Amino acid sequence: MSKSKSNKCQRMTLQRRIIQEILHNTTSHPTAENIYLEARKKLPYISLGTVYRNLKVLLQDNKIQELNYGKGVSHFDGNYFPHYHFVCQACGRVYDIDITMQQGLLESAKAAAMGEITSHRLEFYGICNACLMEKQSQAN
Amino acid sequence: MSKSKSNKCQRMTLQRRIIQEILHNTTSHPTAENIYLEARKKLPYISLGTVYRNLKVLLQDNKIQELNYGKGVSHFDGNYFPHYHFVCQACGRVYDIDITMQQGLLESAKAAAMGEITSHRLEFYGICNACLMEKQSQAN
DNA sequence: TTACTTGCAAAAGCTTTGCCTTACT
DNA sequence: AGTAAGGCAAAGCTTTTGCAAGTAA
Repeated sequence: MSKSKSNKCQRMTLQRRIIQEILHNTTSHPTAENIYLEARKKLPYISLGTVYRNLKVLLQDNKIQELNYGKGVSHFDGNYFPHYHFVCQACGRVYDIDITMQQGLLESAKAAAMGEITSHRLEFYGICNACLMEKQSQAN
Repeated sequence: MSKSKSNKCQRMTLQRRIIQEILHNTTSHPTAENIYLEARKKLPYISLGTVYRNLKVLLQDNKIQELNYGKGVSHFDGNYFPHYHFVCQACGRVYDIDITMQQGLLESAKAAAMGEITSHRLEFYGICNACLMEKQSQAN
């Protein structure tokens, strides 16, 4: 019997390990491009295609999460545990937000849905403190 | 004084009116392509670029909402009133879901956020009844 | 040794944009 | 009449993919 449930990740290459490390050592929700640039510091010849391919494998293994806002780039989150986000509409940064959804809301969603719910996603949008401060200092 | 707040929409062309009508007469959350195909039934020479340009204008005027799931196409929603959605992961259809977020959750989000929240988005994912039934009938 | 992975580059898919023409107001 | 908007097609961007070579196991 296999020790893993849905492991698509069959060989641990240097590239894969580094991408995984980058994601698990940050809470900044980087894009594929961000990860690529970071990885190149250690592996100058890594290619963007490899980054995308590995992100896909890590997603299938549920080791990371993909977050997309607007139709632009996807962000990736090394924290695979369900949690919610706050997206700054000025700078695009994505912050974790530490709240839990009430069971009641989930229950009423399940009752109201036109089918079976398996997961959900909750995001908040606004302006982050860093951008608010910047705006304030510009006003002076 | 102008009668509108943020009107980017300055001329009501036939194209614009038809796109608006299509969106307001459906709850099916069509993609730009869907809208284009539908509009062509009435305006055979309308172009996809025009559809995108008008959707952008309608978005800026807050007359419609844009919904994107995964990194594929965007869906558009003629209902600009805040509400939530249920997305079928089998067929991609998007359903409205009739629930309200508890004020308490919004409050705790505002308290926990790294900035000022202006809006939020809540989606549920799963398999819709239509797809569940199809799967069931295939099993027979 | 096998076949999963990589690099590179081309292709794909959705959306935007430039340019010139059309037509709303 | 003036200029926003349309049509067409090319360009732009992010992501995917084909292929030959490399490499983990």
